[in-house]
Amino acid sequence: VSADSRGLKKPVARIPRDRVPADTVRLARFLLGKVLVREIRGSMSAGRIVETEAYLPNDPACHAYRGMTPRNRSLFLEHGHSYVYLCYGTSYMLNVSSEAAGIGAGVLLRALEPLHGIEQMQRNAGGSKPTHLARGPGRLASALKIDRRHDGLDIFRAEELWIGTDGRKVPKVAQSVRIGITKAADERLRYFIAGSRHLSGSAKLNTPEEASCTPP
DNA sequence: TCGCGGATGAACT
DNA sequence: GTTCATCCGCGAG
Repeated sequence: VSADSRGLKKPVARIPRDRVPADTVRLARFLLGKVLVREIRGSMSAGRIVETEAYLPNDPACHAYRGMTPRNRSLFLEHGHSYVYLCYGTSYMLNVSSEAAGIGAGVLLRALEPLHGIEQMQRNAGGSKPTHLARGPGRLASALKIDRRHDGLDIFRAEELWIGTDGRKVPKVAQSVRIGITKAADERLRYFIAGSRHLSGSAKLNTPEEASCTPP
C-alpha cells in the first residue's frame, strides 16, 4: 500500500510493472476499474477508470499510424507511459502507451467515476454533477488539471499523476465501437464497465443489447 | 434526449 | 491550408 493513498476511503496501491500488460487490447481492459490519482501540492483527487479505447499498432485511427513525430513520440515509449495532446484546441486527451518500446500504440482514458477530491474537480471543470464531471476524455483531463506537462510520464510510477489499484474487481466489461473518430470507425475497440453511470457516449452505445458483453 | 454548428489552437502536409 | 480521439449551447421532438 502506497503512502500516497492517504485520504482515500480505500487505499490505492502501486501496480508492479510486471503485472501491466504490454498489449493494447489487454491493457485497455486491464485499466478498467483501476484508479487514476492526481496530486497537486499535497491535495489528492482520484477516480475509477470506467471507459477506455484501444488504438492499435498499424491502426489508421492511431496517432502513431504515420510514424513518429514530435507530438506522438510518447506513444512509442515502453507500455505504461502517458501521451497527452490537445484536441480541437480545447480539450486535452490522456492516453497510456501500450506496447513494447518502439511500437506506437495507446489506450485513451475516456471516463472516470469520481472517488475523491470531488469538490476540487468541480472547481477545475466548472462544477457539475459527479456523473458528468469526468465523462468524456476532455472533461476527464479538465477535472484533474491534466495538460501537456503530463506527457511522457511513467504513469504507474509518477507522483503527480499515476494509476493504482484499490483491489476492486470489475463485474462485467462491455465493448462498442469507438467514439468521435473518422478512420477505422467500425472497430469495436471501446471498453467500459457495464452499467456504470459515469460513461460517455450515447445511451444507445451503452445498452447491453448494442454493446457485446465479455468476461473481464 | 438527440442532433447540429461553432469555438479553438497546435501539429502536420 | 487542413486536420482533429471534444465540448457546449441551442432548438426540435
